[in-house]
Amino acid sequence: MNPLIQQLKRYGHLNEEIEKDIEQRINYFSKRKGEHFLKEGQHISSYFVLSKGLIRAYFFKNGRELNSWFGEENQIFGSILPVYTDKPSFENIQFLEDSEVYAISVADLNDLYRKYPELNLIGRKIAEEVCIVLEERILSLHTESALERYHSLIKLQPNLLNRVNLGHIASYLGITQETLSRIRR
Amino acid sequence: MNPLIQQLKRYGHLNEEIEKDIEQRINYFSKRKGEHFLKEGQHISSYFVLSKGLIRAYFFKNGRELNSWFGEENQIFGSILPVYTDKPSFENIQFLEDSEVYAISVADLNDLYRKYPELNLIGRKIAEEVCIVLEERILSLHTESALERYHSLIKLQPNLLNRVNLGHIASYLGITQETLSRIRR
DNA sequence: TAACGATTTTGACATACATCAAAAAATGCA
DNA sequence: TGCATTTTTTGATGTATGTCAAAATCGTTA
Repeated sequence: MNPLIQQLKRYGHLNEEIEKDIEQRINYFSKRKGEHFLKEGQHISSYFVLSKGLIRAYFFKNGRELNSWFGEENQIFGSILPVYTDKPSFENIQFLEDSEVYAISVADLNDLYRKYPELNLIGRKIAEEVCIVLEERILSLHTESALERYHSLIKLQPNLLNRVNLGHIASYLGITQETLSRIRR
Repeated sequence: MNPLIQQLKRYGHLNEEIEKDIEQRINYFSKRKGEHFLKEGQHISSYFVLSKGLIRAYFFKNGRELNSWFGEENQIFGSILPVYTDKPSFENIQFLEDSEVYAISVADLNDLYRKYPELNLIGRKIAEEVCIVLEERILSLHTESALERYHSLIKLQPNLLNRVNLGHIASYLGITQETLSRIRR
């Protein structure tokens, strides 16, 4: 089954007609490490799933890159701002490994919501789950020390350590690479 | 019109039948400053709106209170964890002024989603809007200094300064009251 | 295996914020 | 108006993390 369809079905039922309609609108990409999926300022965006690979979202602040999240296989994600509003993205999305992507555009998604209102149940569940994830991140940033945030991250995404360098992780945690190196010791 | 219904209508259409059904399930409370609406560990929870008053959500970390958000008039809110999952709340919700509340329980809400699937559109829009708000908070905590976070907060909720003491604001910002006092100077 | 570039660690020092105690100012109430 | 309580500010000092530079380590490829 299409990996994006598979993820959608985790949130609610899809009848055959809807499933076919969605499937026709899903685009497959194969991307090399280092390529971008989305650059800041773009309006167009999508929900997507990686069947293979790794992705990061990052933005610039005072000339330096800050990672906002990492995406691994079989999660559904997208850049929140352009997916949930009509505003352009402030983040860039880049592949950190050679990756295979299944994506559906926001335009198609909105079409589908109009055509099949029952899809809003799945859309609601997804947004609600995103809220939970975001709230955990807020809690971590609000209350934890750098070391605690590090532990929270590797608890949530344990494979990350083997897949990205420490500079990326430090930037996600909001500390410098030097500090991360020291607190890990 | 019922203030909670009014808020719901900002996100999508409600026909008369649904509106009546919802309205019958909305509870009105009048609460005094200092009283609690929700205590940590409780399972039951609700979406609610203040027609008058002010509320804070807070939790304990290492024996001290940390504020997670403030709610003012004519916003729809709830404690994310119990509203969007079946887990108990880790936060407490307390009135900071004498308040008037219109609330609908999660149980009733789920009933309504089942009875009127078209309500999922409104539920989706609300959850999506919550995502946007949470993402801004993450951005602020991730990238801003204490002073910048202070400015972000008063830009977002300018009335708060006249309504709550600086200790509450410092705790929301993740700094001590002494530091807030100093950086304001 | 050598050599190069990328990544990680270490060192010296600077800065932002925390802590604890106390003083000052503001607020509420008798 | 005056007093008690709460809130805010100030001071002295400690700690976590940042900055910049350099050294050490690791991984890749010639």
